[in-house]
Amino acid sequence: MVTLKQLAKELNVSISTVSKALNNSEEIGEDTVKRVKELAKLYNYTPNKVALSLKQNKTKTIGVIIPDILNHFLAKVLFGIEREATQRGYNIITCISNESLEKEEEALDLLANGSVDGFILCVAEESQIKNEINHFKRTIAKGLPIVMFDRVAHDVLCDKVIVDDFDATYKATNSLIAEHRKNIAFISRIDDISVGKLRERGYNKAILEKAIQEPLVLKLNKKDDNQQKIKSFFKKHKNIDGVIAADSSSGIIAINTALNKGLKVPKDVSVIGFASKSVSEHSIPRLTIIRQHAKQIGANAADLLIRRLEKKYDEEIDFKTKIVKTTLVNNKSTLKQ
Amino acid sequence: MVTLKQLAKELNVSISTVSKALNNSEEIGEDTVKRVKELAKLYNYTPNKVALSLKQNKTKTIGVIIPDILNHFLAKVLFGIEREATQRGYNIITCISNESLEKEEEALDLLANGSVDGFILCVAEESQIKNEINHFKRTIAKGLPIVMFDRVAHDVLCDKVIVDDFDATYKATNSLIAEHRKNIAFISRIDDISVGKLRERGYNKAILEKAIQEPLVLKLNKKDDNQQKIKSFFKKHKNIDGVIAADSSSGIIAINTALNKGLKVPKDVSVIGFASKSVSEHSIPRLTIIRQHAKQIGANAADLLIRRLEKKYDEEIDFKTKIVKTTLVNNKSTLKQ
DNA sequence: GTGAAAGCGCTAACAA
DNA sequence: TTGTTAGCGCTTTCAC
Repeated sequence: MVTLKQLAKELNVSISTVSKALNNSEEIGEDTVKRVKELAKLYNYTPNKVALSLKQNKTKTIGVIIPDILNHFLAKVLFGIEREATQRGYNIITCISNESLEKEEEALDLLANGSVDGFILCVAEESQIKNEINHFKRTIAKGLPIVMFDRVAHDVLCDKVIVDDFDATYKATNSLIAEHRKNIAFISRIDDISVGKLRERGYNKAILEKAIQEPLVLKLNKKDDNQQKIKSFFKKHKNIDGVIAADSSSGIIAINTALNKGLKVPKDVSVIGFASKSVSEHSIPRLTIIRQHAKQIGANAADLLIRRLEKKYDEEIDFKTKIVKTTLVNNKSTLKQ
Repeated sequence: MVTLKQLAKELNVSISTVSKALNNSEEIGEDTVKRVKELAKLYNYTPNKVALSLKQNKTKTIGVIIPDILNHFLAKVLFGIEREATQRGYNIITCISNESLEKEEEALDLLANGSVDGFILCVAEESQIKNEINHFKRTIAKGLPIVMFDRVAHDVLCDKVIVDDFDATYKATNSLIAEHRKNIAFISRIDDISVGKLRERGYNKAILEKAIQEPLVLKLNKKDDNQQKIKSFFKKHKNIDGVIAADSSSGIIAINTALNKGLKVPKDVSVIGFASKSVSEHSIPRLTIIRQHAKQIGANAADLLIRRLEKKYDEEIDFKTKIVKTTLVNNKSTLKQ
């Protein structure tokens, strides 16, 4: 890499002259500016990012800590974060916590050494279960702002971007009740994290309020053979005529299982799941989905963080919680279309 | 963040003493070392990463440029890269090229300003179509090594990690021929990128060598309604009894379409697709898959890059191409199990 | 055993 | 208009 020093030497001027010329300072003479810029272009000069970061005490880099990048929703949020950040001149350093508290702490501590200006993260499952928030507080105390999305720690004061999980399943369940479904089941592979709980509560509320049935819930484990579990569930509860799935695979598997048992979808069973458009194609008929607008969640999170980073007055204490509403997209696995 | 300066001041010693003490230099007296370390611990001192990078002229950071993070395979590779990099003390800065040549160039140029020590990337679709490789050469000329994976530019001299795409479909097709399938179709949504072409060639070779049919290929566009296209394809070619799918969704959709038309899988039609275990569950019976070992590809790429970065002699010119072999995992969508 | 000083690449206050 | 200098946080050589 070419440095200012080398340019200065070659042009027989001082380093600061070169620096000012390249930064369009008014101080420098017209033709000096021209000479400098020409040589800089010739040598493809770009300012050294590391030196700039050291000097200005900010890196224009955001640390992103994701629990699981193979989760389609989280990957999509990451996509949204990356796009917004890039557009606003920020890079992102990605760490994967693998749902582990320890890795989450490590990532936070590691990047808090000057590598990033702030964090965007989704709380790891283990951290949620153990309700551990000290590492977040510690990081914020160091002066590094955090924005949490999707799974958040309510007891940490910071900006947040969340989904209306409770409302989403409440409405989805009601929409099945409106189809006169009388045995609506709730299937979840994420019952131990905050959003999974909220989704279950939304379902429960709708059932207890309006339906003539008791709540009927199947909780899956990540290590389980989900196809098998869902099949047994259908076998045990022969009268299921509606399914709300809290995660992206369960909905698809539920449809395929129902079809496999000779049921018609949506005539005999309606299914709604949290999933993306691309996954919804994995069943015929297509799964009716609750869209979470993952990209927008990511973009919002990045926006909140960058705005906080670029605020002149860092005394701001009022933290924002932004709710990105889900949309029910009626495909062919439900009657109402 | 606490700095050496502050520690030095508080201890009434010089900055260099503190630095040496913390780095276990033999020069410093025992109890000075002790005092320094205690205070450092108390204040939770960590060396400023940016200052270190500037001083040592290396960042311990890898730039990763991915065409599409919503692609499950690519996300999994990223996972593998992240894990290996983290274990070896490197961070990763992720950029998404969105299959665009321009964004790929931007990312490369942007991070070549001292932000990273080298790159791991998968060539964008547009770059492959236009066969543009100058930006890669330019980057390497700047002294930043590149490791390419999956989709690579053969005319660029650098380390590469690839999949045995040709062999994979050749063998998969042969495995269907061995099941006495007589009308094996090839479905691809990725026919414009290098790996898509290789996969088609492997299929063609097997068909032309051993089968009694002509090659039968369906090429899908990303914007198409894939369910519809595949349905029409099955309608037009009623005698299809085998399918090789070059991408992860097409295989699932093919099975579901066949079932929907009343065909039995695998009795009437066998299906094999490039997909991951989790996606294979999206059909009943489960899709027989060609596993690409994405995580391992990522880990290998990171290993190659880090080894090159840490070689004392940077004169090394012999570049390695590592082939990670696919595995055919027989699930229930084929006869042979 | 400890400290002063230089230098990584850059910006900016101040001097000329 | 241009140059000198200090300093961001750190390591390391060389003096003391």
